[in-house]
Amino acid sequence: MGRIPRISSEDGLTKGAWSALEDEILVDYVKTHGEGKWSNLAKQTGLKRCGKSCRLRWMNYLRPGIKRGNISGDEEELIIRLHKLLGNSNICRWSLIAGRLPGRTDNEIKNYWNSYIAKKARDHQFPSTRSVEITGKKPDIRVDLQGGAALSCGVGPQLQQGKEDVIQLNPDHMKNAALTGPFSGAGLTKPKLEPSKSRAGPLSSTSGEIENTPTNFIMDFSSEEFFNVLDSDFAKLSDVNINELKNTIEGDSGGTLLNPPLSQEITGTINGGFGSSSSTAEGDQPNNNYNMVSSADLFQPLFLDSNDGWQLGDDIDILFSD
DNA sequence: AATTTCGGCAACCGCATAGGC
DNA sequence: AGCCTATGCGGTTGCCGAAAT
Repeated sequence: MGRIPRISSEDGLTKGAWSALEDEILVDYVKTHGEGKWSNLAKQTGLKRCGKSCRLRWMNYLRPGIKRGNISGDEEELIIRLHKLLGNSNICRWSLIAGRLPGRTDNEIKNYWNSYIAKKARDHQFPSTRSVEITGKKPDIRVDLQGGAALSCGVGPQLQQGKEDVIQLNPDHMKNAALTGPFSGAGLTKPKLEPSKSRAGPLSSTSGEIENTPTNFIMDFSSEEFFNVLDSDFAKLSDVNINELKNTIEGDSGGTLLNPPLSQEITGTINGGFGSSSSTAEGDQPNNNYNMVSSADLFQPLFLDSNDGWQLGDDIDILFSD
């Protein structure tokens, strides 16, 4: 298994599978000099490998404590849960997931996901999961709003609480909205990262099909788990003020999310429109069951236009002015 | 037995970011 | 402030062996 060893590249560096001798040289160097200075490694040892290749080999295979294969059921479950929380339609934070699995590398988890779990997801049907995807550039965070789970859903007559209606939130998409829109009182600040050119592209097709892709693989998770993530890796993903966001979700921030001002910075278009909001109706009042924030509250202010023709599974294209 | 197809996975590539100058 | 280099990360590629035909 693997690649043909010893492929010489144009610049004289070796590509392909690592030989035992190369591994030995690399291990000896790291033992002596420690990790880092990967480009110096090649110079000092005569190893015909680029620094990146050396680092990758060390991090993924030669580093002490690396586990190989036999991912347990517990580990798989954790991967799925973390992927659900840290992954999204365009990218997944494999390194963060790997950080929660001692001895596992991001590369291994990524391969495992693509080989096994994604296949399971493909083979599995999730007929009750319906996604509303917001097209945009680079996603950083995905928050699934599931009826009865972390947050309630109450957008329009078609989306009802208690159903698995999933909305994918994306701070990059909302970077303007966040300043004046529904999160304005929630401490969600403008993300530092600009949209990535390399990962540009819509999150969903415009075909109107509801995709159950591996990255849409939805499992139930409790509000407790949601807040566990807020307390941990989630915080690393953006400069969201976690405490304020939590307080807002929990209702401690009062009615800042209710009837927020309509953002004037967004040029929004909706294909299909949006159902009428019932954000201030009974049941949407703040309480300790995290039911205060309906998705209508979250998203209605993003849209400059709406109508009653919106249907589940419709694509919604939102154009933000940068 | 020979050929084709598929699955697994190591490694590469391109981009983003951090840090030094 | 701008450039350069090193490092880190995620997506993709492509080889090999196993399974299917």
